[in-house]
Amino acid sequence: MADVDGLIERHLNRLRARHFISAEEEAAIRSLPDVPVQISAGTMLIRAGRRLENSTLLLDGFLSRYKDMANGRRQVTEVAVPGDFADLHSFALKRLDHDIAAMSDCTVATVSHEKLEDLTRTHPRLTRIYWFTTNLDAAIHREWELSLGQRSAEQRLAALICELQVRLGLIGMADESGYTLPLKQVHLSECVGLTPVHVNRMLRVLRERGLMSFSGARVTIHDLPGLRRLAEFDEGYLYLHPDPL
Amino acid sequence: MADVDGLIERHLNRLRARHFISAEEEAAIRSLPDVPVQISAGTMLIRAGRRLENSTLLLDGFLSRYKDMANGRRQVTEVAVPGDFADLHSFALKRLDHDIAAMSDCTVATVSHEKLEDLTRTHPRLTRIYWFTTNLDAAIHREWELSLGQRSAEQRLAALICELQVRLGLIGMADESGYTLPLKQVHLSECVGLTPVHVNRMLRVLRERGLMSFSGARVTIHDLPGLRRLAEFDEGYLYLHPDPL
DNA sequence: CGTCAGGTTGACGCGGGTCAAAATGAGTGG
DNA sequence: CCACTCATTTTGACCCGCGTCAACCTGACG
Repeated sequence: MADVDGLIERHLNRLRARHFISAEEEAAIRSLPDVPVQISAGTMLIRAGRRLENSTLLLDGFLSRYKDMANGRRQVTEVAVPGDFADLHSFALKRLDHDIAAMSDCTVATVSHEKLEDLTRTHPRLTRIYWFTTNLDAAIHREWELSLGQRSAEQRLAALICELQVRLGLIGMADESGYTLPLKQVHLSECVGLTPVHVNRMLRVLRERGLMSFSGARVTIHDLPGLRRLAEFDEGYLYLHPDPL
Repeated sequence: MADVDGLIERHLNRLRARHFISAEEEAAIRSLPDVPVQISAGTMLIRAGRRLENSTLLLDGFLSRYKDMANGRRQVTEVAVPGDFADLHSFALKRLDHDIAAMSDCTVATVSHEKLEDLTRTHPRLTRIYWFTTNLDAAIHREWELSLGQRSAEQRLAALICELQVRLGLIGMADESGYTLPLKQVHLSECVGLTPVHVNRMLRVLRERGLMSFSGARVTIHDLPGLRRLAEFDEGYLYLHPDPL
């Protein structure tokens, strides 16, 4: 699974879920990433504040963007799924305000800012598409703010599971019945702003309600409409049917 | 105060806090906004899901981006201060995933996406600067996720007050001793994910600790270092010393 | 002087945190 | 095949921060 040519398909699928990509544009995109690298779960990939010359494309596995508090508690601000850029925003920001780490074993490929710079010159339309992409990250952040500020514990978990179901579905890694999610309950707790203990309790509630279960790196969805209703999940924020640029 | 030429200075100041802007670029920016319009507190400016042909520049007053839950509770995802674009991200997204409303009386000016489109063609550097600007919104979202997920009630309030102090300082509307903030306690509560009642209690605590007070649309900061320490406020996420593009 | 929005305070309840122990289960070595 | 280890999950008992509900206060305005 260390083949860029194959795995970059996921990035293209993710883009194509929202934009038309021509053959010529596809070729330009395919030429961006460097050789893929394997990193193991727990590896810290990017540290806040360091000057960056590259962005990182996630080909396989799950990454988290997170911030830590002094008391050691961690808040994940977004999960990157295969096909996502881990830090496309570093192209404009140059330094990040957060760390990035691997939540599972991952395959990543580097894309130099220099190549992205060239792309903005040669492909203004792709530039807009990548601008859109960082705006989509912001939209996901906003939905998580809603979760963290207003949703109950079980709603937060349900919303997270629903979001990942949609995002993984775009790259063929999920369907209505569930998906593989190689994370621990601690990782979920860091996403939803709860303790691992309480996440465990809420997972039991969701299971007992016949909505979903999570065990052995597998999310099994028993009642997707019910799960979405509970979470008040509205996929609009994922911009699946955007307007042409 | 309905003079665009004067008030757009705030937008330029905000940009100049982070980027060099040449005289020629300044002229291009000054030509963007349409005639300013006054709107009164509470007005809903933009509704989620509608197709947008313009972005809105906030010249005076405070706007909120927010999402509502079924139970009527509202989460503000970001506060726009004078000089900010309310919805620059609508340029790429075309529709928004959230509403925007005036938290106070405001002066706004429209910037058509068509003009922005032209700007991206004629001024690639400004394009990158505005891309940066939407990424900065995302950075603020991330910090709010940290607040909502991990900070205590008083820390959340302290962090919000600290953030606005910095952002308003950039346009000369705040100093170390405080600033004018024409909001109600309800607005604060919608930002920090708490009830108005609890915000009131926490404001009392902050006052009794000699850190800050908020009364009559005025934030008075008695101990800025103390307030920042309490909030674990690190202004890095506001990118005040960015690297040249 | 009446009204009304917004601010303030108190009593009480609950959701989620904390702490600690126990269960599970995937290695790993004997 | 069993014993041991260690990470992870699970459960229980208890506590506390914040929500809820309701009353009351304050000041602006007519």
